[in-house]
Amino acid sequence: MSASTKLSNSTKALCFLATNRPDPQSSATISRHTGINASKLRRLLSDLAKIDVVTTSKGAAGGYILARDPADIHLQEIYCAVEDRKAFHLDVAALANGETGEGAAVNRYFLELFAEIQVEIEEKMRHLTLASILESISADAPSPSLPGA
Amino acid sequence: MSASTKLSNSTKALCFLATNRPDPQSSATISRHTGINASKLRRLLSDLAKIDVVTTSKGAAGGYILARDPADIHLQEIYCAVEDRKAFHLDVAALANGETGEGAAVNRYFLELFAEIQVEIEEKMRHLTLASILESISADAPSPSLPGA
DNA sequence: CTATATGTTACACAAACTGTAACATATAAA
DNA sequence: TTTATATGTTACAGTTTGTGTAACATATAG
Repeated sequence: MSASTKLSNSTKALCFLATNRPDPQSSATISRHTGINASKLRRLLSDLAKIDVVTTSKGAAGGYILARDPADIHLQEIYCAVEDRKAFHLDVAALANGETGEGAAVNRYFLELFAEIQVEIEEKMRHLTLASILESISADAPSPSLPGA
Repeated sequence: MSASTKLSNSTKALCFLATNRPDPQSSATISRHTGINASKLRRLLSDLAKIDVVTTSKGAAGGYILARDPADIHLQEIYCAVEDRKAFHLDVAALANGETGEGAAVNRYFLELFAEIQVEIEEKMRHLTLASILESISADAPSPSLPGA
């Protein structure tokens, strides 16, 4: 699926913006530091600007700035902003056309089940903030000042 | 994703076998009643035979028989038998190659998160039996003896 | 031996994703 | 006003992935 890379790429960009707040960072700069294609970054960050996770400014010395405190940004809103089709949208609906009675009932059953799962996933993500992610990754990252490198 | 159709198709076939137990049903017959391609059915049911959800017999008058009581067949084992790659396997691992320290840490973070979600989904499916599904779909299906048709 | 079933492989067609480029638009600064 | 540089959006070729179907080898009951 593609929700994964969009979500992780967005998170990588937002981590970089959190680290360099409040200096605006251009998509080219973020690309240089994360390895993510600049054009792709602009598409992701443009979506995140619409829900006020980042602010953007054009022109020279412009770029992207994290708009809120990392503790007030949670994964669920990033996920919803960046990904139109849900991760578990699962094309059961497409099959629900000319099916016999029992087949259609099974389709409905799974449609409902997957919707439940979808809700649970988003609920889980709603409790994960950018701040908590930053804490997690700085805790276990193989960074400088650690023995063994 | 493809896990959805494989799972729902398998369920449709198993529901049909449950209804007609213990008479063996050929892939052609199941195909006629479910609309699922016979060759695709054979591939699914062949996987389900390996974990003893169905028994198979070749030759004339052969076919597939549900091997266990529907109450002893749960969705999780169907799901795992039929789908090799996990629904939330999400290609973060593929990205974990030549990444800078922080990017790799974010990858690990999501890898762990998605693994957790995967476990929760399977746990949920472990409590759903074929019997409970049959009950659900017969309850809300627009079938005979219901008012309004 | 024959008819008929499963089990497995292969393949053409369609759909989706990826990575990248290109260009229109906006804006700060000279 | 002009210029340099940024975002926002669209397009597109290349690759991967999924789908639907056919074909054939294998096994088995009669």
